[in-house]
Amino acid sequence: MHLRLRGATVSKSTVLTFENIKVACKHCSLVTLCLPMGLSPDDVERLDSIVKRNRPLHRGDHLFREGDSFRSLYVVTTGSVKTYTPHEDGGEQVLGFHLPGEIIGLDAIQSEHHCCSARVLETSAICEIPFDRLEELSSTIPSLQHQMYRLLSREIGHDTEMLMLLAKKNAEERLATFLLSISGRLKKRGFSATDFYLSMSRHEIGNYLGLAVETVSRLFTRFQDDGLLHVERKHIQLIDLVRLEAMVNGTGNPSPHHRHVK
Amino acid sequence: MHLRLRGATVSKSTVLTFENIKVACKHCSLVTLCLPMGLSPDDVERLDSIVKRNRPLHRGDHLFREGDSFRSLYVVTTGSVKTYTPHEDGGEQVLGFHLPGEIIGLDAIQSEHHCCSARVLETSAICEIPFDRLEELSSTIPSLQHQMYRLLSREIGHDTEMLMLLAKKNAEERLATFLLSISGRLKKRGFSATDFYLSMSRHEIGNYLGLAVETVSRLFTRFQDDGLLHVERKHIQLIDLVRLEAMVNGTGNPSPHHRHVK
DNA sequence: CCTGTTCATTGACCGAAATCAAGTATTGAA
DNA sequence: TTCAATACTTGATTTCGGTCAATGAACAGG
Repeated sequence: MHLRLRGATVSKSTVLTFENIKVACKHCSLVTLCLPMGLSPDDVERLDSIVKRNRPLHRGDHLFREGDSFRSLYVVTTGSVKTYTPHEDGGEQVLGFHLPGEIIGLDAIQSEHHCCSARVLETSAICEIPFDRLEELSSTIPSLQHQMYRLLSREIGHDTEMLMLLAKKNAEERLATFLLSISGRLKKRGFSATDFYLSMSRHEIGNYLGLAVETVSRLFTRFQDDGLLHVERKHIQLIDLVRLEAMVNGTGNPSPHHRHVK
Repeated sequence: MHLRLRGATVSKSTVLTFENIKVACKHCSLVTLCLPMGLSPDDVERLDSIVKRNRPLHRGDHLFREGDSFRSLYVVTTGSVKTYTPHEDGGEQVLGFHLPGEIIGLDAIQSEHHCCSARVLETSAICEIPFDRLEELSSTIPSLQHQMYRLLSREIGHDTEMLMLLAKKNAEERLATFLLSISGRLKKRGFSATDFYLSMSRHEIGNYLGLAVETVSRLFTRFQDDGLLHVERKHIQLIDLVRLEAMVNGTGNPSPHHRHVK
């Protein structure tokens, strides 16, 4: 199963609806990625009892919008979600893309209301965890409290990495970093690290990476010409992971393709 | 008292050493900025009992270095601290500047070791809070746990703002944002919002904002020529807060100074 | 099935900020 | 104090990536 659910895959996703979605945390394949990590079976049971499993959302649906009052954290089970802050002028800043096992809403704890919007990029199943219940529970389960601190801290770590990407990396380093990030996260979830569909548009990728759409498009073309990957619309096949890794770290000379027409 | 302690101010700072530094949290002027916010007097007492108040650090001293094992969070009491990740090639990425009342080390909770270095920019007093003690305490004081979640979440919010600065703002918007951020934070702490000394170098500002030193220098000159502020080395006097605010939001046309030589 | 709309690609051109290069001012150590 | 090292400023030049423009490809809604 890939990022994008379509064709034959859609019928598979319908298996997730309602009746069948009542899969307890203890049976969830994301158990090591989501909150329960390191909890006793009994504690997982208690956590499980406060988790709501709503019916699947479809492309374009909102989990919440900027300004909505904050009630719950959300965990992606299948599918993918983008978070972004809409601007008054119609533009937006994409803050992140969220894959299965990733938690959404941690930034809203401080202010009691959401400071970004979250919309699903494809048909997705999402767990909802009411935060007040979680907070209560975490004060009676020390290991859950610890896990929460780690989770919040990890989020800060991610932001820091993103910050370094935007402050120091050039366009090709940014896209390489992005692709390897997706690749690595999919791999951790048991999907292929080298063959996947992107559920977000070029525009959203560019917005997220601080680049223009055209730049992203050109880079995909160049990466393909350089034999780093194969790209056909949203279908990506990574070919040379080693050189992509080298790019991420700034090493690996910046591709001779500049002097292409000259 | 300003960001930079020197001359007459240094003798003032020596008052802070050792004997006199034993100021309990409840008497600390930062009580509303640091952890204790919303705690009962009794709970503040208990928090106070685990806080270590070490003797002042001096310019260039490290609170911790990348890779050090994580034991404590730190709160700046007076002075200022910069956090940064050193690169193998000798370069670095400045992650933040920390003023009195601000907490350092939240990013390290996840991994048990620090993933950035922290060095003081001027003579500074720092509170140290052993994290394991804090964690224990927070599971017995629900409002402290809540405060911790809010604190971590707020840090994510800050990172998000920084992320938007780097992804979308141009050089002059970045510097204006930076100056107003410092200004606002100083004001909240009872200092002048319009007259202060920067404790960091132009190089560090540029690094933090994703700009070259030369660009920062030119912008200071241009801002002064435009009557936005007065600058003399590290001494900054903000003159036109309104226009600076306008700049931050991208409004306020991008200064006619571009066509300066042409 | 068509058709308007959004999405992606490609080319030409431009401009903001980086880089390169001096020169000046500060600072700190002997 | 002197001198070297560092920090800051300013100017000249280059360049990466943005903007504008046009075309083609895919998709949703009738």
